[in-house]
Amino acid sequence: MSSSSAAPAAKPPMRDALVAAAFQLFLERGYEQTTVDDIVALAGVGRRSFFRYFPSKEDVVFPDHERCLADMTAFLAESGEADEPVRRVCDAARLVLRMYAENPAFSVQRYRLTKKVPGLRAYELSVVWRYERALAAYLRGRLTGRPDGTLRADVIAAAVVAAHNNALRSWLRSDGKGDAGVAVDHALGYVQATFGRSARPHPASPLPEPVSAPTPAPSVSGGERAEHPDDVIVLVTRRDAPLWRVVQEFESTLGRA
Amino acid sequence: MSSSSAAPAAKPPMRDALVAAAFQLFLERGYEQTTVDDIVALAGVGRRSFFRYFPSKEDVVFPDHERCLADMTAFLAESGEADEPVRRVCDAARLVLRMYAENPAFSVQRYRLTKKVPGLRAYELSVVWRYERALAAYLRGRLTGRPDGTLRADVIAAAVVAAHNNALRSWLRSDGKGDAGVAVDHALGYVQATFGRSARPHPASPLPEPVSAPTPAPSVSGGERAEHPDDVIVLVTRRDAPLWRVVQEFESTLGRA
DNA sequence: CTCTCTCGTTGCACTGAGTGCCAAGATCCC
DNA sequence: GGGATCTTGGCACTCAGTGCAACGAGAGAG
Repeated sequence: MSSSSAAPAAKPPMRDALVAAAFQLFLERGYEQTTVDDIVALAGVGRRSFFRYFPSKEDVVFPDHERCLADMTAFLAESGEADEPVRRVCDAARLVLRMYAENPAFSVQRYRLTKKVPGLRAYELSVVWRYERALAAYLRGRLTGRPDGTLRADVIAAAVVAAHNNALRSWLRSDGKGDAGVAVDHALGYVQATFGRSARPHPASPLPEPVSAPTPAPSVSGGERAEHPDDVIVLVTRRDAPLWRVVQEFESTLGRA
Repeated sequence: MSSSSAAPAAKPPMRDALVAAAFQLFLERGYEQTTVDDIVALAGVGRRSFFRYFPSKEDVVFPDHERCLADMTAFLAESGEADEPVRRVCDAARLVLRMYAENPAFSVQRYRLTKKVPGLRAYELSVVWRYERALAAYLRGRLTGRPDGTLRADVIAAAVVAAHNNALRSWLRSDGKGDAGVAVDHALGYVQATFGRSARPHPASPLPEPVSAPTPAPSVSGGERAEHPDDVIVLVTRRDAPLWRVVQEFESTLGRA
């Protein structure tokens, strides 16, 4: 078998070599100042092979979004009726964060690049849009029959993406220092508090346990499943809200169908 | 002065001729099957002039978004402290709708085009993104000092855009039949009910304008700060979340600096 | 009236992304 | 060894977009 020695990876060596060469040139020369011919020359491969692995020059900057999008789609597809939809899409968003957090250095470099190059920003937008549509499609399925089903699905999906990106960008701006998971959890918590309600009928579980925190990780945890009946509901309302509204919120929060 | 006779417009005749020629060819031949040379040949002008009026081939499909974006920016800039921010951005979004509603036939044709051509969808996304950033920038200015100012600004801007687009697209899908204004008002009413609150100390003014929203306004709504000492905080976490995370959420929610 | 200065328009040549086609080499299976 | 198949590379082509310089019409000065 091929030894996992110095070379980058095993499965698609050429692809990774192209990404490495591309980023090296992009960083030292700039994106638009680098031609595809420069990349393939540095990588030592034929120009035609570049476009075999990447449909366009922009794709080489986002080499793993396609896989991540597939993961997210699968994650949403394996969701059951028991899952609370808003929580589910928030968890799906965390998949994207995890991908960024896997390679902080790479992500920060790419962020600097996309911030400067309008063409890359536009490309990133189209990628983000596909994530958002995946979330919205899932939510539409879960909210069919509800009063403003598709409207709410679209708005919630947009809110989740915006919150995720807000936290992600602030993390990237700080050069990947700090815990991205915490920031994203906070941002998604805001969205969840705004739109979410747990489907669990368990009413009484007032406060989380002290927890000796064996897991410093806020449990981003990609493919988690249904086994979280132990949520704690916290709800923000005005004190001047009529009581019936509070009760209504409360009831709908703890799991109407 | 030049008479406003039969011709489309007066100021830039060449620009309009290019738009007309482009759409004629796009509709009968398809976007990607039409080259810039085809357009300029039909319009009877030099190829170089095309790129004088439109930075790229895609721009000819959205000839008036630049102006609309400037209008929106101006509209937001002339806003005073007295305006309720969420209402203001909703009104700003209505400016975009108005532009679409001015030429229903044109808008529907363009919608069909952008729906089919991936490149145009990507371009439209970048345009929409600029609208969203304009809204978010305004909201950030209005929410500075608030607990999660920039987060809330980004999320609200995204929600407004999503709601607007939801209604707009459904109107476009129906060939421009029906009242687009009503649909958008309803969608924006949902957003306003979700995020909005009157900045006025007047407690009893649920919906000032005739937004056509007799909605009971679920107003889930995140946490306001200083001028609302009467909030009740409700927080959603997992039971297995470490306590430090809960405390952190709690503090950041009730607006520490 | 003519010269000139300017501005809008145009043609031309060039770069670079992306594609189709086919040849050359590697691999696998028999 | 002898295909069949897949990957890679090279070549030529289309088309978007840009820089440059020339051309022509209108405005103003003499």
